[in-house]
Amino acid sequence: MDRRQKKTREAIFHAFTALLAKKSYHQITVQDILDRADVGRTTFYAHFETKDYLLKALCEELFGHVLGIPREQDHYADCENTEGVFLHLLRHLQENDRNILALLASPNNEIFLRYFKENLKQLVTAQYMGEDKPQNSTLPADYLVNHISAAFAETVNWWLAHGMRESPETVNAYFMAVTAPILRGRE
Amino acid sequence: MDRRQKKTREAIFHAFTALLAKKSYHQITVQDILDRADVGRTTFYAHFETKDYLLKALCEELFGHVLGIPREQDHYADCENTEGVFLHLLRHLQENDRNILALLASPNNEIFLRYFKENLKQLVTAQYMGEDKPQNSTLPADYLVNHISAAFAETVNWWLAHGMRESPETVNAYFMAVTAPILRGRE
DNA sequence: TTTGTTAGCAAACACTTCGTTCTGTATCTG
DNA sequence: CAGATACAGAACGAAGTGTTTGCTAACAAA
Repeated sequence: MDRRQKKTREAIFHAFTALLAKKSYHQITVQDILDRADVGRTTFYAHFETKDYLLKALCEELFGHVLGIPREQDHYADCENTEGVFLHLLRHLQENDRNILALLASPNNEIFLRYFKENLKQLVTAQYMGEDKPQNSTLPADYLVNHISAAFAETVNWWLAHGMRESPETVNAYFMAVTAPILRGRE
Repeated sequence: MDRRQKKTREAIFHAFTALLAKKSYHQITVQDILDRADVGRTTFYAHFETKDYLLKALCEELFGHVLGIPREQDHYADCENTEGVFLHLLRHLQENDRNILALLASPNNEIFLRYFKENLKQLVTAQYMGEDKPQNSTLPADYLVNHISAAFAETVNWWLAHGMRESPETVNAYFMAVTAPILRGRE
């Protein structure tokens, strides 16, 4: 890819992320982004159709990366059998991997929590809904997946809103306390 | 209150709700509302400072009403000891009390789910966090309140997204299946 | 190095939406 | 009835959006 393209694309992402840390998404104007990224108006619209598509592209890049981690290489072997995938995710978040925290902790963060939750669903499905796992008879599978994903997203949200005072291990323990009883006998 | 004021206020609320059923909040323009409510521009801004304040006013009126129900009269006595407050809420929702469904099922409904969840927190706190209830030592109270409220809001969201095919009793059973184990020994 | 291609910039554009201001009219209250 | 208040209609400037035009600089390949 052309060096120039890559450079401006990252400049826009960077500026957008920085702005999101202090303004809510709908308060940010295209002009704000242009000024901050030091990029021409034409250039912006050559890269992204609208501001909404920029948001989408950013979310896919960030959440796709962070939630893709557990699927890579032998992470599975390390995590699933020891502390679990969720603790692994919490640790990555604490390291502020890819500045994802700025988004999830931004004002009016519902948009990002939604993306986060939707991406989590895939992970939860793979984790708990495999064909080898015993199926719970009383609850519909999609209800369960939705509940677990939402619960984790809310857990992260709660953690951030509190200034992340607790350790990833503690937060993971909280999350397990409210979800493990439901899944008991399933893995 | 002046008859005229009340009339236009309700006309605006009605038009706004109707529009929200088919467009997302940010797609709706003030002009849309004016046309639908058949109200002058000046009048609108005499009632509501901005579109955001209109949203806030609507949410407070709706959620304040629906979530206020269990607190009224002797609803408490009926519910708490038999099927629970949540089943009561689900039944009210099924009756589409005050057109609240149109909002919670609207496209990009995160805004309303957020209001819903925040209002639920008060209810959950009153329900499970009373001084007479035994305190769970392992989990922070605010984490628990947040989790239960979010879980119920997500349950309703899941129910709506599925076209409300299940009965309120069934949905309540699902919700209890994922929350009761956590609260066991607390009431 | 040269050459054709592509990315980028600045300025101006038409268009939409917003929130305000003005003037005149209808409706309420006392 | 008389004074106050709510409303309508039209017009306004300000702000934001997404596009177009003409030009420059950087790139990749021969």
